[in-house]
Formats: sequence, C-alpha cells, structure tokens
Amino acid sequence: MEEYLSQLNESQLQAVTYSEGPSLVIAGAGSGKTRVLTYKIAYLLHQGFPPQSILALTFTNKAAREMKERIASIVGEQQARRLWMGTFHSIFSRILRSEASYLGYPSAFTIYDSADSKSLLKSIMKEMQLDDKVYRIGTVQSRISNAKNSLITVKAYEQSKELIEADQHSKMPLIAEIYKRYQARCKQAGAMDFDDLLLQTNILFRDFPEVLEKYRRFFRYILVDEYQDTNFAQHLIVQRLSELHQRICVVGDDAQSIYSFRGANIDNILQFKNVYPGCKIFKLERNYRSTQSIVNAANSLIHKNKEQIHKTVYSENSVGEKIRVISSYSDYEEGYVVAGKIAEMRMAGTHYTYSDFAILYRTNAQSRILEEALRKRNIPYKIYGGLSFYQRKEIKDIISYFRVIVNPHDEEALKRIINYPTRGIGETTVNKLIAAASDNEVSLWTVLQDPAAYKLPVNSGTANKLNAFRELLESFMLKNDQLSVEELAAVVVKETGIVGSLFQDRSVEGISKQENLQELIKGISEFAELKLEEGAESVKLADFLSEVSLLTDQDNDKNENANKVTMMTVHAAKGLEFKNVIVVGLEEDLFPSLMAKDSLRAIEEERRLFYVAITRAEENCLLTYAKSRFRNGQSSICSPSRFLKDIDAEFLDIPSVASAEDTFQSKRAEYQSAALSSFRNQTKAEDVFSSPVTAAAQQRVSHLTKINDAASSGGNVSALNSNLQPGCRVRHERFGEGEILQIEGTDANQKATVLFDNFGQKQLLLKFAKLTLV
DNA sequence: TCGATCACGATTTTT
DNA sequence: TCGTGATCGA
Repeated sequence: MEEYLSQLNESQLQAVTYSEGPSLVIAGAGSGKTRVLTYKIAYLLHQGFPPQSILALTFTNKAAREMKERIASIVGEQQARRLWMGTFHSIFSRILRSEASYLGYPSAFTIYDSADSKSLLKSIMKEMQLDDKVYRIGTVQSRISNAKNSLITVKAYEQSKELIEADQHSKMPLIAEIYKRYQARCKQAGAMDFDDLLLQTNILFRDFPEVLEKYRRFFRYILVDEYQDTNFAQHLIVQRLSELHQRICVVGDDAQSIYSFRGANIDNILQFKNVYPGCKIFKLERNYRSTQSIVNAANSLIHKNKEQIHKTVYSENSVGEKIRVISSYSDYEEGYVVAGKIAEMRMAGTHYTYSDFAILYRTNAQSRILEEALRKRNIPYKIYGGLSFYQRKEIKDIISYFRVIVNPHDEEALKRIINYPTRGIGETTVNKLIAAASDNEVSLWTVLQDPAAYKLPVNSGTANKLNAFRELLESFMLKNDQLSVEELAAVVVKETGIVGSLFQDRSVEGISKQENLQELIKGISEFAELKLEEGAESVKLADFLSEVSLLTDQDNDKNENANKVTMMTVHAAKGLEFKNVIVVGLEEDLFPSLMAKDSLRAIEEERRLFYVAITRAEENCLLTYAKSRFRNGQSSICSPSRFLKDIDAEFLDIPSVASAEDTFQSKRAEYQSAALSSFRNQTKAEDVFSSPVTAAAQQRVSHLTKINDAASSGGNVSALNSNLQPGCRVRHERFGEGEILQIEGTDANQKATVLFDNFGQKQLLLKFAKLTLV
C-alpha cells in the first residue's frame, strides 16, 4: 500500500488518506481525480472496510468499469468485484428491484428509456386532444423530468402555485394533468423512467425508514464522482445514506458542470460545505495532463465565469504549442482542413497515431460532414454517440418482445410489437385497447387476456388476431422458464416471423438489420456466458434486460484500442483525454448554442463546456470555425464564437493565409477530387466577406454582408464578374480563396480556371460560380 | 388496415 | 437535409 501512496502528490495523498469525516475534493481538469478515487477505495479496503460496504457512484458506466478495473489491478479481482460501484441509475435500479414490493412495483419492472416515455407522453396528449404545436413534446417531457429530478411528485406539482402559474403562463395549463396520467400509466405498466429510478428511491427511503436504515448500515463509506453533475434527487439520496456515519467523499470540479439541462445543480457542490458541516476540502490544482499553454488558455477562459470555486490550476509540463485557431469559409472546408491537419500532424515526423486525435463538436449533426472529409482522405475514425445500438428500430423491436415476456404489462413494448411483424392489428384496434384499459384502470395486457370482460368493441376477426397474438406471447413466457436466454431469443425471432421477413429484404439496410440482429443474439449469449463465469447460477432474460436498458453506445465498444480518430460531442468527451484535440464549429449560435443566448447562466455553462473541450488536450489543441454553415437545409452565415475572445490572445496562434497555403500545397490533387464532389452540392446563397481575415479581424466579430441569391439576379452576376481577370484573387463560398489562372469563353459560357488555396485547381462556369474579388 | 406519397417542421447536450 | 407525420387510395 505504501508503495502506491508514494505515487501521489501531497494534496492527492491527503485526500486519499482522510477518512474520518465528510470530504470534498475539488479536482481541476487533469489533476488525477480518478487516481485519487481509485487509490482512496484501495486505501479504504486496506483499512479494513469490506468491499461490499463501499458504495461508489459514477456518472457513466464507462467510468465505473474503468475504475473497477484499476482497483482490481491494485487489490485483486475478487475484492473489486464485490464493491458497489456503478452509475446512480444502475445501482439504484438494483436496489429498487429488490425492494420493489414496498412501492407496489414488480421487481422485474421495465425501464422506459426517453424514447419510450416520449411515445407514452405523445399518446396521452393525443387522448387528451391537446395540440402538439402548443404542447411541444420536448418541452412537456423536460418539464416533467425537471419536476421529478427536483423530487416534485404529481401531488406536489398540482399543489404548487408557482408551477401551475408557470404552465399557464406558457400556455400549457394541463401539464400537471399530463404528468398525473403519465405517472399512472407508468405504474400500470410496471415501468419506471430514468428519472423514476432516482425519484422512487427517494420515496422508498422517505416512506420506509426501515429500508433506509438497512442501507445506511450496509454502506459504510460512500464516494461520488463528478459531484458537480448531480441533481437534487441524487444529492438527497446520498445525503440520506450518509447522514449517520458521515463517511462520504465527493469529487468534482465546478468548472466542468455541463449537465444542468438534465437537472444537474451546480449548487450541490458549491453548497456541499454547508450541508456537511466540518467537511474537509481538498483542492487538486496541479494538472498532469496538458501543456502549460493549454492549461493557461483554459484558465483564462474559465475566469470569465462569475460562479465558481476559486482555484489555480497549473501545469509543470512543457510550455508546448499555442492553441491554434483556423477559420474556414464553409463547413465543408472546415472538414477538409481538419482532415488535412490530422494527416499533416501525423506525417510530421512525430510519433502520433490516429488514435491520438479527437475531433470534438457541439452537436451530433456536425459529425456527418467531418466524417465525409475523413473518409475521402482515408483517415480511419470512430464516432461515439448518435443513436446507440440498442435504440435502433430493429433492435428495439426485438427487445420489446423480451420486455413483454418479462413484464407483459409494459405498454410501450406491447404497442411496438402488437403489429410487428404485421398481423392485421392496426391503429384503430390499438386505440380501442388503450381506451378500454384506461377506462378500467388496467394494463393493455389485462384487457388482452379477457377482451369480452372489458367490453372491447372489436369484430370477431380482430378478436381472433388478438387472441393469436396473446397465445404467441404466452407460449414465449412459458418457454422463458425452460430455455436459456440465448435459446429463447432464437425461438422468438423465429416464431414471430421476424427472421423470415428480415431475410427477404436484400437491400443494404435490410442486410445491416440482419447483421444487427445477429449482433444482438451474440451479445445476449456473451452476456449469459459472462454472468455464468462470474458465478451466477442461471441467467434470466430479466437479468439481461435490466442491464441493457441502462447501457449506452460507449459501453459496448468492441475495438476500443483500434487506431482511429475519435469523433464525439464535447459532452461525451468529458473525462477523456487525447494528445491532440480539434474543437470544430466555434461559431455564435452553435457554440455557444442558440438556446443559451438569452441566459447568463446558460452561457456560463456553454463556457464550461468549452473549457471541458480544451482541457481534454494533452499536447495540441486546435480550434476551428467556419464562416458559413449548412443549417436547416440552407447555408447561413456564421460569426466566430465569443469564446475565442475569452481566451487571452497570448495563448492563441492564428496562422496567416499564406502559411495555410503552404500546408496544403502538396496535397492539392486530393483536394481537387474532394472539391469536385462537393461542387455538385454547391449552394445558391452567396456570402461575401468584408475583408481578408487577419488576426485582428478574428478577434472581433467579423462584419458579414449577404448578397442576394445569384440565380435570381443572374444579370448582376456577369456584371459582377466582368472585371475578373487572370491574377485576381477571388473568394468562393465553398472553396475559399484562390487565384484566377485563366479566363476563357464569352458571356454565358465564360469559364475561369481558379487555383484555390485549399482545394486545388478548378474550372468554374462564371454563370454559376459566385466568385467575388478579394 | 396498409402502403405509398407528400408536405412539413425542426434541430443541444444524455443516464 | 433529413426524418417524421398526415393524407390518400386500394
């Protein structure tokens, strides 16, 4: 143990070895937070705490798994396995399952993901005949979610003047009613949504002191990672569990709080010392990850925020390169520049491999164009995020069968499969089923079991179809007891006819669906194998489902260490590090997001998000922005992000146009072919920039003017172009700047040969090409 | 009830 | 641009 402790610096050591009372560890970016947490757990084990008495809560499955592995390497697999370590959601769903009877839920309750709850909300709103343009589904969902995260139950919501008034003010007075029905339907379906996992845990601990008492005694030490991202529900669970013994250690960095949209409350960490009087505060301020330039640049940025715990993050690594800022004319060009930079940096005699690079963006939508650019340059990449494997249609459909087998009252799953594959049970029948079920306050499945008793108004043909469907499901349920999970899965896909219908489809998508299906079955048997290895006596379908619903894409990553460039949102990058980080799309209304515009708090969160992005970098950080970008199907003009001005200029490096030209000179041929294909997609809008980009110009918001669509003012175009001559420098919306080499032809057929800085030589018909003189 | 076609609308981040 | 939702005809 001593040997391990000697690897820690002074403040890390203090944080690790203090276990007498509550403690708060403020861990700056890259300060060895995970190391402190893992060593602290190892230390506690060494002190004699049995592993099962330690509760360690993380934010993502990935973080939990990695920490577990690191602890295992210190104290051994046997001990590490018995720790209670996982995400809030997974740990408390586990507890809820074993205590479900207290709350009137089945222990095999379903977990509704946000798509499920959205769909349920939609159907409730339809039944209430609410206009979905007034009651925007996303707004309704987040309203209810926020209420739950603040532990406001349906009753409390109805009684809250404030909330009711706010709803009336926003023309949605019936949110309380939606919430009420939603909750009732979830209960009826034996389902909890993500927020319920925390809310119901709180209800459990509030209403059943003996249960709380049991877990209080059970968990003798509690650790929480990423505490700045906890919401009120999470905070209160932790507080309740630690109230008596006060052995709690939370780790976090207020500068990295980026989840307030999900109810995370930065006050939890800011107020920690008031909630736990006598708590010790440790600050980890030495950054081991990044160069001084990066740390200093990030510091200068984050200091622009008002709300924060004071700390001085510093680095004793080398000074390193300044942060480079690169501008492009369009999002297309941004893609090529990024791809080019990666290729260049990899070739530059350095030791970099593709996996040393990460491209980070604000929104998933930005990934497409970057993906295309990397592909054209044959740069291998992997994209995180987007829709996960388990959210794909074909996978969700099959999982829905499993869900119904385990919990037939699961309304959302039942609705998905009742007519998949099509068996002649259409929307009308389903609506009748729903109506009958809610009139009698039972689940759809209950109605299905005895349609006559609930006066389901269907003709005999439909009744037969429903009956056949019910019998099919019942046969599966019977087999669930006899067969292993993977055997059952095979039976389901075969007997429902899913296999048959999927394998007829020879289209590209059809084949990919088949592959996904096989992947799923393989995943199930691997899961079963793993559980048996871990000593489980038998593996039930319910076991698989309970894990799957909390799994995300990043969790089933197979080729983790493949040599590929990583692409992900900034949110997804939290907690990770890369030698080289490229943050793209640094434009107003994108980063910071348009949504954040009118609130200081929101802007500060965006700034923290940017801080997170920069501090992922170990050696080099590159920031790019485009001056025009495709949004909503048309190109729009963008100005550079205000955040660029928030970084002290001394840490920034803005290359001149000329050096950019050198960079790409040798690669022109490739750019040419790339440019050719993007030429096909050329847009109509023409952007004109007032002045060449200089460092100074980049420091302020550039003044951009827009000229009318050239197609609708064709006459003007030739007039505009008549003074174009060889030798002129021109600018093109997509290809950026270049020099005219040659002009040939007359009038409508006039052609210009232009050598673009970043896209090589191109011939353009002046009739279409909207060129402007620089 | 189902499939195809068309129009429209919306776009932040995720356990 | 893309995907979803509504509408229509069979």
